[in-house]
Amino acid sequence: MTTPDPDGLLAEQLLRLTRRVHRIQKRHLEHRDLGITPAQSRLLRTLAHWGSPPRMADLAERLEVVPRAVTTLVDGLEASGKVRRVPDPANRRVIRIELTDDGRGALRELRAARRSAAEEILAPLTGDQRETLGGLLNTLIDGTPAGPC
Amino acid sequence: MTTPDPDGLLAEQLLRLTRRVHRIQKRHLEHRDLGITPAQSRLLRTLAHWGSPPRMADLAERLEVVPRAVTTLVDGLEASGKVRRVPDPANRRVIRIELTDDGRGALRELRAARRSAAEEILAPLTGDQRETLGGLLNTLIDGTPAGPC
DNA sequence: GCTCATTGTTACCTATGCTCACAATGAACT
DNA sequence: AGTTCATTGTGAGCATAGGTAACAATGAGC
Repeated sequence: MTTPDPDGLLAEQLLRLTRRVHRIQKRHLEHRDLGITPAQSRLLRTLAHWGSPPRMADLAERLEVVPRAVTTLVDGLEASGKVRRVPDPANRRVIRIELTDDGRGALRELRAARRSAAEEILAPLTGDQRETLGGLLNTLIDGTPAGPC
Repeated sequence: MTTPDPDGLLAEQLLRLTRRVHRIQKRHLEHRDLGITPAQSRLLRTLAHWGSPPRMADLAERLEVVPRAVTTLVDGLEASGKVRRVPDPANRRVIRIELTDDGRGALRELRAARRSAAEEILAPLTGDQRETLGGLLNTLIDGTPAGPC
């Protein structure tokens, strides 16, 4: 079946689905009552998969936002003791972001929250379909076969 | 290839892609310089595919937002003359939203903007892949085979 | 009549991200 | 040395998108 503007429709569906993903993710996070917003959660997960503590600028690039946006996120996470700002002795302009023990504990909860949220979102799809979808999304994001997690 | 948390990864990819879709859509809209935000654009397109002028509540349901959010969108569109609030004589609580001629003109531009944005986003996919993706997204959104446009 | 549901809106609040300007620092080149 | 330029993070302020809670006007059921 062909629609008059299939690509535009696809973008529409993508945006619509996105709103739902946001809502569901937000709800699952709030349910766990960690005091962590979705964007903070993403930063924490990104942090967890880093080797040594990254710079603010590294995080900004990885998260695809401007550095100023990272400042706000780290502010919130630092206030709740999930991360620590550590000055870099080698270059006094840079600040490295470290996970605290508290942050590592929160990450376990976050993973569970994300898993249940993903389950709710992806419920209508079979395993094969999920795999196909993952492949297509990867192609859209870039050419790599694996993401940040 | 199997990752330790494939579903969580999928949600991650979806959110990441979403940010990109938003950015691209916003840029294409700004480029056309219509003074219309992405959310307003969505409301206009929804409006265009309605039979008779819908109520605010109808729009809220269709857009999957609370009625209060529609008020703001309509405020903006009415201020720029793209839609008109028309009281319903049969029920004086309801307000019906009509497209103006100006709004209809804007819609043509919007369609072009959306098409070019979609083309940019979907460039890495072949026609078949787009079709597959559309099917999967539809399944995720609900069971219907066709969307709002 | 009285009560209750519907409808839109006023008045906030939150989350996310942006730009612009700036201060501190480091690097490069006279 | 000094001067200039790039990097790095952040303060200030804005825009978008959405949400809650309270409310006034209206309609519907009794």
